[in-house]
Amino acid sequence: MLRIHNSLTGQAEPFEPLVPGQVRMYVCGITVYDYLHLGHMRMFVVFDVVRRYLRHAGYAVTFVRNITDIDDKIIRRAAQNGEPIGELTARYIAAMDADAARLGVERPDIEPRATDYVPQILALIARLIERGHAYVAASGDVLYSVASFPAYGRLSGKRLADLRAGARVEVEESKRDPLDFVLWKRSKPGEPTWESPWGAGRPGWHIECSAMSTALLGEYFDIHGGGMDLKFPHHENEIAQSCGASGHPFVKLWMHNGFVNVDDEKMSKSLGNFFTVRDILPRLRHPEVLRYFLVGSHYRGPIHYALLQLEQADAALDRLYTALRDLPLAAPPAGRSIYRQRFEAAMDDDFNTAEAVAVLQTLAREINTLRAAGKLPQAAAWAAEFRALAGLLGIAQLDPGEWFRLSLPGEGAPLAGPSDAQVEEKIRARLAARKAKDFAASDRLREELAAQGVLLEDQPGGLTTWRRK
RNA sequence: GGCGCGGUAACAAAGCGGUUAUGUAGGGGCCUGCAAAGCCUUUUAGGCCGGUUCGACUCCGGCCCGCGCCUCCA
Repeated sequence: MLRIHNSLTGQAEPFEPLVPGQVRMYVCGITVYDYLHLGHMRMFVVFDVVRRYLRHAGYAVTFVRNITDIDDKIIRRAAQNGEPIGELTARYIAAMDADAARLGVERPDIEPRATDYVPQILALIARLIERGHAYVAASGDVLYSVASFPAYGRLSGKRLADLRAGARVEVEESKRDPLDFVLWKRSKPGEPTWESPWGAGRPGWHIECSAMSTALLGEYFDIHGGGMDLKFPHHENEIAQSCGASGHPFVKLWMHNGFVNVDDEKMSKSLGNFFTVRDILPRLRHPEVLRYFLVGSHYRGPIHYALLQLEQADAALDRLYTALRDLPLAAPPAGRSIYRQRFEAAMDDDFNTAEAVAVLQTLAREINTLRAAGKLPQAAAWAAEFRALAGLLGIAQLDPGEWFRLSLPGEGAPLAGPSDAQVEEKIRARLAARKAKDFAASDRLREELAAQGVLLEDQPGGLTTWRRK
């Protein structure tokens, strides 16, 4: 039985979809004005795993992740670049897709863009005004009246009085309440605008997610996710908007992933301590290393980014691929094997991927032990099981031979080592030397390759395998 | 100040009221021509102080420390 921690109740709850057999989930994506940083990628990977596992559990999953393609930061960046907004967002959407693909993140079923949903946004705002949850301020902006929604603050555990007391928001004269937020923004000259009953303007940030999720998944759906930093105010505001408009609940289960920290601080743009995926990938043997690092800890806790962590992820993956190496294709063991049961038990416990990875490591040892005992068919069967389970996390999906031929880049540029063919040739020469019991020559060849980052491993059958370090 | 999260061994990171987490790193052994890999084994744990209990890293209370949100942010 799958249990998921619900941010709304603060507890793990048995997962039961609203419509049996179907899961509708919406995840807040990113604002496209720059490259993905590690924090974004964590969110992508976390919900990619959630989606994969729900599908594995037998649900038909509809996964929506939006793209915010209009907001202040985009407008500002486009102006800085002297670039049309559409070009800027198209560029970063393409970059986002490419980065996500390299990490093995599957495309969402639907990737709505805010600018494509302006009619729905306008309809939603009209409804909110009609129901007394929104008003047109003197400034011309349309604002949400927080006081009209008594449940405001429930998700984030905040009380209105506390929020008002600590309000650092500049109190605009036109706001009835300092906590009221913008639904429709009166546009300034030169900014992108859409016509509306309240004058030319553009959507506020929060309203787009209410409009898009409702349009695509209905007024009440199963899972809504995003980074922990969206809990307040973004998700709180979404609830106020959607429930205010519909008069009934909006989302059954809220999921929030933890931050990526650097030196114990949240990775963020304002602190300047962020690393983009494009900064990191060139330092890795393969993007999978980053994915392994991300699934190596529980999604709700913080994760500490450091190069040392990536090196450890690389070593751990190396071990997994070593277990998988040179085994014939085989069918997995019949039924729910003990490892499958342990893996699923871990995942059923609020997606405990750290535990699930530990199960895979233990399974790798089982495979190694069977192989050493000469029980290749059994080892191959477990390897097949391993692949299936690891696929749910999106790790260890390469051909092992391919993995071992990849080199670990140094600082910046990849090592310029010998080609595969050159390695093979030296191995042949060494093999001849070994046959002639000329171990001095044999060892010399091995050392030459070692100096070039190639490690040789003499297998029992007289075969020599190699790997780049 | 309000709300919330966390402090586990050399580095990461989980579960669990009593039994080996797991990976990396270190020691020893087996295997190997020697290695590597693998397997076996092993050293370093649970912020501090109390309480509950036959027994607590694991439950309860207090304290200390760190972090996050309360403002755009995955």
